[in-house]
Amino acid sequence: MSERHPEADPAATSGGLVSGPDGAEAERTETEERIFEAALRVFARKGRDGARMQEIADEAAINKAMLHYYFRSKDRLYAQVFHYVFHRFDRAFFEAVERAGEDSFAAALESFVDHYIDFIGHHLDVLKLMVNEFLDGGAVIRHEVTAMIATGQAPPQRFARLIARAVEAGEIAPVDPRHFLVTLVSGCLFPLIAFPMVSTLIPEAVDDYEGFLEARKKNLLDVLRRGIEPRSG
Amino acid sequence: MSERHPEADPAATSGGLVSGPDGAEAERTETEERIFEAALRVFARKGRDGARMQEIADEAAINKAMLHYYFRSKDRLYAQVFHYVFHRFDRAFFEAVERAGEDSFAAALESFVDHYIDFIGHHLDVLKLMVNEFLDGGAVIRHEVTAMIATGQAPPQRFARLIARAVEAGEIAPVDPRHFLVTLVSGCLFPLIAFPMVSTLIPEAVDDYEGFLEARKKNLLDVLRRGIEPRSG
DNA sequence: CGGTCTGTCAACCATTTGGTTAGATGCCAT
DNA sequence: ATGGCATCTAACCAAATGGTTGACAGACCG
Repeated sequence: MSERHPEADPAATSGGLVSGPDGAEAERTETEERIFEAALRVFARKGRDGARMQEIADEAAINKAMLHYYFRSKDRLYAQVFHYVFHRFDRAFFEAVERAGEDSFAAALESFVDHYIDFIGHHLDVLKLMVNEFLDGGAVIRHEVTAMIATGQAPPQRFARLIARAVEAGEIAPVDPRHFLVTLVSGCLFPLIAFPMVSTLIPEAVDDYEGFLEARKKNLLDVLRRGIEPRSG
Repeated sequence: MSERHPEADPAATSGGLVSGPDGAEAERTETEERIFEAALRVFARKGRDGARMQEIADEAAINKAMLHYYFRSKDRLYAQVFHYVFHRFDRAFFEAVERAGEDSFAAALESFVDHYIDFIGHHLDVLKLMVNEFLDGGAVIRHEVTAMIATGQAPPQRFARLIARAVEAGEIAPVDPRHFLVTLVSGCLFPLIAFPMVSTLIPEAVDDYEGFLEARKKNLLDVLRRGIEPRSG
């Protein structure tokens, strides 16, 4: 059961992108699909400006003209890919929180860490593209986030409220909900981004990626759970 | 005392790069210096391939030919900048650990978080360029790290041993030193990278960046210190 | 069978990009 | 002054890059 870190074989970190024909969007050609996934991969590692159309075409094993046939321009292609990624990123968080609607906060926390690390750990390109956008100033992100918050359903805010309630109920120590959330998410995501560095400290992670993910979950949970236990003194 | 997040004014996140004429390297022209810092800024946000020589020249407010006059090619310029950044990144960690040579582990931890967040928080470009390299696969990083580890002085390993000793001494709960270190560093660095996202959750961070850094230190330390307190029962 | 519509491709085009060069400018020792 | 040297610049060049086009192949339909 020891799978290597995805960097080894390509295409492994984009994950199944478009679920079946759920009628929402016009069905995509297989070619269109291939382009989209290849674009995600290349944009994720090279960034918007660093990515080359030819490289995307090569990665998708199709003619470069097809990129423009289906997506008109590099900007439009990037926009579509990023928009998709943002919502995937958002949804991952949302679902992790939803399933975390457990009875105790401790259980919710455990469920969140489990689902979040699982999803992002297997869709690394989604995270990478997101981070790429951070590095470039995140103008697009702020735009998308603003739109998201406007819906009143912004998952991070919801989770922060969940934490706040646990504090009020005395279920956990009085932490700042927003900062605790930031620390939590940091502990989930950063090790995945910084894998090239982390793996020099934890070499086994390269040959047993799944094991690494599980170890991260366990160790992060151990520290955080203890870190917010209410004081009975 | 409320300074805005560095994204606002340029040049603020590279920090003073080359310290005075300490004789180590041949002294640099003021122009050379300007190029170097501009290159760091542009590479940090656009990545190796995304960066344009013209953009670097513009940022440094000098003629593009000067880039080649002083650094021959884009590759060489990038190599020099990255090499510098890597060691700066490494040194920041090292110094944070050194100063953390306190009596108690708790004090050491506090000192580390304080210095590390301070330094990286004010040299964001160093971190950003590093992360850019992560996203692209980190081949260069692995190379540098291997060289670093060969010296036997690799700071991360040293800090991991420090943690291990604290565990053995019963000073802290029995955590996995390497994973605790990863969680610690994640909590320090990720919020700085993901600032565009974090600041939608913590809007004050934009107008009071220094305050944000202090809040991060405090909240991270609170959770981690409690998280590793030894159990007395 | 002829027409046409979609998908595909090789070749092509205009612009951008990394990199070069010939010559200016200023400084400093002779 | 003047010759030499480092620094700097505008103009230039070849290659790479985003994007286009015209032709071709096959499915579908009358």
